[in-house]
Amino acid sequence: MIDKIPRPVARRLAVYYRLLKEYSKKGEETISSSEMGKRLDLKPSQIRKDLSYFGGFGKRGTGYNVIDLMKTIEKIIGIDRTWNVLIIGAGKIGRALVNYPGLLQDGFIIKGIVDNNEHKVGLMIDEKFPVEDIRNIRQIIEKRNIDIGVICVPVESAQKVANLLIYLGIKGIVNFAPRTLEVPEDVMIEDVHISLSFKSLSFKMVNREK
Amino acid sequence: MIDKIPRPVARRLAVYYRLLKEYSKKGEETISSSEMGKRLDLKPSQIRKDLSYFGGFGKRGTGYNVIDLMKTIEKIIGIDRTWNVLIIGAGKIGRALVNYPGLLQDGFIIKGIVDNNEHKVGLMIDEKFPVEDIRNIRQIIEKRNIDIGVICVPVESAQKVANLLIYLGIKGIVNFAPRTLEVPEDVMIEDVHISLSFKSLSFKMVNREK
DNA sequence: ATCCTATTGTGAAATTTGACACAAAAAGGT
DNA sequence: ACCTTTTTGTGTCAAATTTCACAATAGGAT
Repeated sequence: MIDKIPRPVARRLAVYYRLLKEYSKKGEETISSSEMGKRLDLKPSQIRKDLSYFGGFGKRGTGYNVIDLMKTIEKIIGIDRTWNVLIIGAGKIGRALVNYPGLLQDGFIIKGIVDNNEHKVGLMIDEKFPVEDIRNIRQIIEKRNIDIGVICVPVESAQKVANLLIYLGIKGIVNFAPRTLEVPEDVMIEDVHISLSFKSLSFKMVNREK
Repeated sequence: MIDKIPRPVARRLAVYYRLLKEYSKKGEETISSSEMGKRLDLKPSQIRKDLSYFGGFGKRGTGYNVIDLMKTIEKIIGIDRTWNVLIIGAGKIGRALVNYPGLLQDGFIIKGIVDNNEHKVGLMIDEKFPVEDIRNIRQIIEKRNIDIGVICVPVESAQKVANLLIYLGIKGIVNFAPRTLEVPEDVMIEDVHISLSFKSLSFKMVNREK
């Protein structure tokens, strides 16, 4: 596609998408960069520039067509398809992610949740989703065509689980464990570090800068 | 304190802290910027520069004293104290955050969890933590000296809850709802957007760039 | 048909952030 | 006491990112 999309642009695209979804639900047909900017606390010029990386789909004088822009961004960020997701670790976070509303809507289908704790295996989540044995992970990944693994295990075993996923051919990982994981070049990883966000907030509060 | 700390530096500090904690547990006395860099996939020069914003606490030829550096970063990011936290919304995520291990360790003390759903009020979490009625939020915030509110409500009511928290004098918010919230200048907010991370991963996988 | 207003798309400037390179200093060996 | 090795701290340069500014153009009004 395009040569090189700046990293921050990629993340903002997802933010734009979310806003567009809201506007499309409200039945709005078009939206301008200045309106988006106001809602997202971003400069309109930045939004226009971001979008221009992928071509010009705005209309001068009018703005952007909400539905069209949504569809375009869907393609760009790859959610015009579905992704099969396996959760590893049936602790609180892992269990909270099963049936997490946003995910399914964006095409992330939770195909299973596994754990190594025999007391947890067999447990039903939301009375319909069983925790499976991690020892069957190979078959689960193969049979259900898992694309993305979500690491929700304690920090001590996070790297081990990552290695296992990589060994089994998984190319995308979302990591909820609070440490940096080492993965090969061709494996994409995204961190959701909850306690980091709290610390970041604490920093802001102590240093009073927005 | 210091004039202006680059935004990315602030976030990396929390990452350094996490690594230092690991090393201190292992009993390591010192750590060098190159060692940190290797573990965190960052250039050593960046780490040194980041730390130099706050003064030079390394020792040439030796590196940094793990404990000293930890204590220093604790002060900088403001976790050399405790923060009282109230969770709003007793859905899955909210309940998962109660007793989330990392938080207490870093000085974030969950002082309560409230909800507006009468079926949830009174429910015990982990057999010891009651869900309280959001109608009592004012008294809870005042009596328990709440510093930070965590928004775990559905996206539709997120802004409303934010407004309520702001009205009651809360200056720090962690937002788990998938939308950008508007807050006044002096209120600090940090977003944990789980589905954004999945989308960001999807983008990386489709565009194969690390 | 022309003017006016709104709003995009984008080259160029400005700003921010990251990398480099090297002098300075600490520690240990000879 | 001096040399060698290691590693920090930082001034300077490079790259990435954001903001600016304005020409281009669509649509509606007169």
